[in-house]
Order: sequence, then C-alpha cells, then structure tokens
Amino acid sequence: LVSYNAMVAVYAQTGHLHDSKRVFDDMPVHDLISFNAIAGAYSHTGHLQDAKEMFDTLPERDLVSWTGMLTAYTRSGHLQDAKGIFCDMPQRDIVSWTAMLTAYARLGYLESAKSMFDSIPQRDCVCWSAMISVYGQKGQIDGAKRVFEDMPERNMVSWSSMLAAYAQNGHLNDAKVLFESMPYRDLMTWTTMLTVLTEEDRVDDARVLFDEMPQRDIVTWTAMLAAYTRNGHLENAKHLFDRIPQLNQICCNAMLDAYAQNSQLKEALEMFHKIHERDVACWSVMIYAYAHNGHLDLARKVLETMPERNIASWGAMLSGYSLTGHFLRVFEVLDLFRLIECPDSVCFVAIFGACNYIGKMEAGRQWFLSMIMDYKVEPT
RNA sequence: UUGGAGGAUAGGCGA
Repeated sequence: LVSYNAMVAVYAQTGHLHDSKRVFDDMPVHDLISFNAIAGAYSHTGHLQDAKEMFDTLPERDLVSWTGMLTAYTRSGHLQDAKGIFCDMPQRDIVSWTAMLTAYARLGYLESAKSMFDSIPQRDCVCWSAMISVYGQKGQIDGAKRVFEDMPERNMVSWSSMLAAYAQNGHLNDAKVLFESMPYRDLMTWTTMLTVLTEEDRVDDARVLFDEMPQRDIVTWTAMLAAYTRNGHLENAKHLFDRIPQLNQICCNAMLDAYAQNSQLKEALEMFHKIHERDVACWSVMIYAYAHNGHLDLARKVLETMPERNIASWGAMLSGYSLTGHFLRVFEVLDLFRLIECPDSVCFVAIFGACNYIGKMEAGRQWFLSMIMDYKVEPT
C-alpha cells in the first residue's frame, strides 16, 4: 500500500494525472493517504471539480485532506471557497495557517495575511518565507526585508524569496548584493539572476550565465528566450527555441511573444496555431500582435473569441485602440469590462490618451479623480 | 507514501 501511494504521489507531483490515476485505480485497497494523494493530483493539474468531488465523497477527512482542498481553491482563484474550507475545518495547524495566509495574499488582503501570520504561534521557516513572498508580490520591499531580517533562521527558500522580491521590483543592485552573500544557490536563484541581467539589458552576460549554469530547466530556457526578445534578438530567440529539449505552454507563449514584438505576424500566427492549450497570456499576445500591425479589427475579434479575459487582455485592446487613434473604441471597450474588472494603470493611460486627443480635458480630469477615488489606482 | 513558502511568458510609459 505504501509503494502504491508513493507512486500515486510521485505522478501527482510531476503533473502526470493519468499515470497517477492509473496507479490509483489499479491498487487493491485505498487508505486515506491514497485518497489525499489522488485529490492532490487533481488539484495540481487544475482539475478543481474532480478534487472537490473526491473531497466531498471521502469517508473520513484529516488535516491533509482539508488543507489540500484549501490549496486547490486557492490555486484556482476561488478565494472565498478557500476561506470557507478554512473556517469549516475541524482543526488547523501551521500548514493550514500558512496555506490560508497565502490565500489571503492572493486575494489582495495583505492585512489579513499579516494578521494570520502574526497569530501563528510557533512559526516555522515556511511561514516566514511565505510572508517574504507576500510582501515581495505586493511590491513592499521594506516589509519583505524586515521579515527576512527578523526570521530566526533561514533556509534556501527564504533566501530565494528575498532575492525574487528584489528582482521582481527592480531592486537590481540589492538583488546582486544578496546573491553574492547567499550561503547557497540553486537553479531557481540562478534563473532569478538571469532575469536581473536581462532587466539591465546585459543580454550577453545573461547568455554567459545561461551557458555556465550547472543545470537548466524549462524555466531557465524561457527566461533566456525572453532575454533575447527584450533586446530585439529574434534570430537568437528562434535559435534558442529550437534547442529547448521539452517545450511547454509557457515557452511557446514566449516564442509567440518574440514574433509579436518583432512584427512577424505570419510566424506569430503559425506559433499560435501550434499551441493547443492556450491560456490568457497566449491570446493576449495575439491581441497585441494584431493591434500593433494595423489589424484592430482582428485584434478585437481575438478579444471576443478568447474563452476568458483578464485585465491584461482588456488593456492590450485598449492600448491598441488608443495608440492608433481609435478613441471612441477605447470607451466602447471600457464599457464592456469596467463593471466586472477593475481598470489598472495601463488602462488609464489609454483612457487619458483618448480624452486628451478628443480634447476632453475635463473628462480626463474626472477619470483621473475616479481612478484614485473609485478604483484605488495610484498615479505612476 | 498524502497538505503550506522561492525562479520563466502577455497590455501603456520606460528600455
């Protein structure tokens, strides 16, 4: 039973749902660990419904089952359900507290995340590191640094979280200093440093680092590809892409983006069609590609065809219209989403452009006030 | 043997 469970778990962790399920179905008896493991497989592969069904039909549930379900909801963006699970679970421990902390942060409730953190009695390295990451994702470097310095002991992930917090918020020098002083480095921290070099437009140094890295994985390859794209080296990007050992959805998106940024519409479209499981980013790149090559109508069609939209997809369309002088279209599209999605700073740049162009300075001022008061978007 | 924390891709400005 232990070996079977271990196999289910290994396949689950590597995202091989079918193999995981096959082993699960083949095993003679199941215990709670097997059920939890297969539920985790569903959750890891984004099959929220199946995970929930498994959870609901469990004859008994332990802390692992409850926390697993909490995480499944968090991963799929169902924060209210995550909170419901947290409230309903009969006991909680440091793992579930940390899971809930992360869930709050995802929803944007930094304060709730913080008070959850503060209320954890015996904090371990994981919840400290989670808190660093929360501050980092919120752009609050000082908070991240304070947590990092306050924690009683640090592990690989703590250092790595702090490094990522610096890198993702443009504190490139701090990132470099921290990297030099790190007691350990691994694939993830190396990759973070690759993105730091990229942001500094040191693409050649990035390539040297890439070549010298002791290991590379798909994330590293994609980071290098993005480095070439950012610096306009389409040929190098193509070359690199052809050498990637195992393609995934994200690196294909990155290549699609390389074509889009370089106005290679035909190649972009070709790549788009090669991608079968398209996510929001993939579709949004196509909006960008069309909008920046004079095909506003096709961009709009993509916007309307894509299965789901987020603020970046709306923003791509808005910017496309604004930059090409289709100012009435800006407001037309804005009306399509402003009640369901909060416009962000990119959207407002497009809106102000539209207002200025058609001479409606007063309307622009109103939008500016509304941005701050109603939408809580800070001017940048 | 099952649950919690870190790295890559999309929109304006910048580059």
